[in-house]
Amino acid sequence: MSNDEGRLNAPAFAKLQPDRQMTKSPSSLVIRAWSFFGNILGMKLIEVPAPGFDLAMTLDSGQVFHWEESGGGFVGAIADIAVYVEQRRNVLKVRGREMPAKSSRRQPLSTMVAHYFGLDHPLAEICASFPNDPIMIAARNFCRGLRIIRQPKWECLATFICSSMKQVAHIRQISKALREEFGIARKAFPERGRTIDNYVVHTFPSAARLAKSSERELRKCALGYRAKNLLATARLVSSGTADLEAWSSLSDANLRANLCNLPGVGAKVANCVMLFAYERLRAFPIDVWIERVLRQQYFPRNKRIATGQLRTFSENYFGEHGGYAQQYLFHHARMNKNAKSRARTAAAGK
DNA sequence: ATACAGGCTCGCC
DNA sequence: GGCGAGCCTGTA
Repeated sequence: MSNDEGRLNAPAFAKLQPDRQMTKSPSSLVIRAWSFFGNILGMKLIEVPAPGFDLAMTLDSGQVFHWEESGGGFVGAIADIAVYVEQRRNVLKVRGREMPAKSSRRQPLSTMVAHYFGLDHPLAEICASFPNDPIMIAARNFCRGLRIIRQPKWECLATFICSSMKQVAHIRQISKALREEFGIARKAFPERGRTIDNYVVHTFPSAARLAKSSERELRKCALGYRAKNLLATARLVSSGTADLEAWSSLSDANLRANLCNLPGVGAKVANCVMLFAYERLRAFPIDVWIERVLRQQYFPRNKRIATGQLRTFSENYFGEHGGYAQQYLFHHARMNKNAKSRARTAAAGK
């Protein structure tokens, strides 16, 4: 492994070797060099067609918390593969390592990327299934290209156990701390012009790894009272008592019930995991943002409506892709609020 | 500075 | 079986 990592320095060296055929653009020269040596090393530079996709918005919509902006793109991990991805119009440019040939999960990088980002979701059909009310229309127009991604189950579950009573910025910190403390370091291809050493991506630690840790260790990652829940759930998952993969075949109701039996998982977290890791596009997580939207926009005259009634309403009203509708409403509300608070700050500054 | 955050759990009615 | 308080900690 160390041998392999050492050889990753080769592409940097490649920049010193001019390619006679490439004279116009220095950056394309570098890309070709990256590509050439990358292929030798098992690192690929590929392009994935991605029409109807907005990478930046998707990664900033509060469904995934570990991608970091870098140059024109983002560095992160898809399962255990370190990846750099940037969007150029309708194409994703991706650098990442192919799975080892002996791996049983081996599949082309392009397939992995397309699957992870939900590029096969029929977005036009999904949006057409939303209710046609003004609030939903505004959210839909605002969130063009926002997709629900397919996250690894354990990673998603563990991250959302950590999310309770936390703002996005803090969830990111927790995710990063867990990865750096317990995950496996992987070198990632940087964007052009940076040295490779700047880019280490950490995989999300397995349930088995976290099960071996202690509540004290976990608390060092600023988990607070969530540490106990995360540890208990990690033990259930790693022991096989909770078989996350096998749960894929369960009905929505049974899957939700099983998830809610896990320590630290209530209806909100269960719905997030169903939506972001189990492809249950109907799951409708209700957090404080969505609850605010539902109350203010859909029930402005009924301030005393019970939370349970909101749940029943949202499950029926938003239809078969309610989870997508929820994500659009959520992101729209969050971005509006941020814009408003920025405007206030700017106005106050004058 | 000091509420308050993308909740869950438990104890109390 | 619904309701409220407590839990940890960083951010706005």
